[in-house]
Amino acid sequence: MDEDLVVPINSIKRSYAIVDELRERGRAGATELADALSLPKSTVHNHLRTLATLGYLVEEEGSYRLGAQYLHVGQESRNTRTVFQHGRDTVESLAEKSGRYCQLVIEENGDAAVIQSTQWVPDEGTRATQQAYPMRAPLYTNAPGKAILAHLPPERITQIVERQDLTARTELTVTDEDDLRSEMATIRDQGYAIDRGELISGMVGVAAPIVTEKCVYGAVAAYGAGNEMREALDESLPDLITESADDIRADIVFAGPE
Amino acid sequence: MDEDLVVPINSIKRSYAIVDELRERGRAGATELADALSLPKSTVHNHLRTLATLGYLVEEEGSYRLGAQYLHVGQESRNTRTVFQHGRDTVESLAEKSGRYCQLVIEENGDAAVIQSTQWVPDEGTRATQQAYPMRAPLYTNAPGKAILAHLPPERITQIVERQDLTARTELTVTDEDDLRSEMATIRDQGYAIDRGELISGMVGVAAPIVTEKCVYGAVAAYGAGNEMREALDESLPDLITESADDIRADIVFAGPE
DNA sequence: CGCCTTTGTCCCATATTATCGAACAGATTG
DNA sequence: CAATCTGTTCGATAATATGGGACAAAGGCG
Repeated sequence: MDEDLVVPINSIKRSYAIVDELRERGRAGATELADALSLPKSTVHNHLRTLATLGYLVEEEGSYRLGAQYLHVGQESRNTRTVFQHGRDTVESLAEKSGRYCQLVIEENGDAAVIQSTQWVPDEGTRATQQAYPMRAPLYTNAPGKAILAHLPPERITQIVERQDLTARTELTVTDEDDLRSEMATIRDQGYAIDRGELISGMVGVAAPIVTEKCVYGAVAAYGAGNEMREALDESLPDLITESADDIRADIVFAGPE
Repeated sequence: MDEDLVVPINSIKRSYAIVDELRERGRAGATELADALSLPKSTVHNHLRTLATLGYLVEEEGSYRLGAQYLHVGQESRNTRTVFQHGRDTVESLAEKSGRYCQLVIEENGDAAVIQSTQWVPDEGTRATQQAYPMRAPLYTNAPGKAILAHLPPERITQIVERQDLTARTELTVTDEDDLRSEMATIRDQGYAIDRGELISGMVGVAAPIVTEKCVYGAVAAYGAGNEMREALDESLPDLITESADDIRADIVFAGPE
């Protein structure tokens, strides 16, 4: 049940703990981080200087900040993903057509990871929720995640469901395994998944999987504030999403399996 | 003169070397990486498993790939930058108005680092060069870099120029310090910098600095293929760029020093 | 103006720990 | 079915990250 939480190389784990801490604070010095992580100053200092030398951190006036290097590494790895190469433009135009905040999502280690998110901002209220929207969450907690999960091989589904214990994020999160499995059947049937605010209260969305005979490449999603989304769910929005997902799938298949 | 190339913590340097190698290959196994880096298999394997456990790498079928975590870390650190918060929309609309490939660039450790790049693609030819455009390069090798460099404090300018030895990237790269210094005077005078293909042959661009009384926040740039850019440089493009930069600066100043 | 705190940085002995070679198992290929 | 590939595991050794303490400098406060 309990995963191997033993990380082989400790310095690296420590290094990323510092990065995480630095990420929350935006900018910090060695002492501040050492206190927060209850580590010796000198150790933290060593790590900071190491990361700075490698170009991942920038130091300004004794204080340290995350550099652009992480962004560049991340963007480069994203750009090589086939689903992104074939889906990027489609997601962007989906955002324009639907007027919603749209995402391109992939599965990663049992989590749904957003690798593209559009900037379409209808109103200020949505903007706030949009910025708060997490870039990574368990598959079962959101529409694109459920859309992907529903089309994974059965053994992987059970594996993922078993490992995570279906803890609730909001009052609407699916916490019962039977409910989840029956919902996935529905998703496979109708071709799209719905999130009624199961990850973030009030954030309602629709998502369709990008799936070929071989595997699931990811999912396309459109999100919005609950009040204005509820009626959209009964109209053309689901069709729009599934069309976009189909376009991307067709584009991938046409380009060849590679 | 020679910088401290001694990296305190060796495992971390090694870890990022593996990440770099993995970045180039997109996907690779332990043996392949071990051969490329001339390291023992087991060491590389340890690093891979460590990074995978931390969520930065994903393993699929024994092979490893960079995960979306780097992207998320990078995006989050970017989103907290004031120049990005105030400049994001302006750069995007600049791309629409000008019809060019536009960038928002900051200085980082003597380099120009692109933290936003638009997706406006006039033609296929530009798309290719656009994708090849590096996200990080020495300040003196490109328009936004020179625009930033020109407005840094004098001591930092000499410090940066001294450290880098002005090696040529193309035939047009500025390699003489006096030339560079006189060009920077021109840039300060006319308010914008020009790149006639000094970093990538044929990639011509204009850039204007986002500068307040206190400091340089970065630069806005517009790039295009050489043939179609040369005439644009004599027309309204430079004005468009400087206006955008001024808009962003005004937005930052208005929001307060914070 | 000077004290006192707090910062970042440096040093070095010690023991933690990352390393690395070899061996194992599974898959793939000839 | 043998021969290579792969990824993985194990364990002893030596390398090395650690962390306590000391230093200088900057900042705050009386």
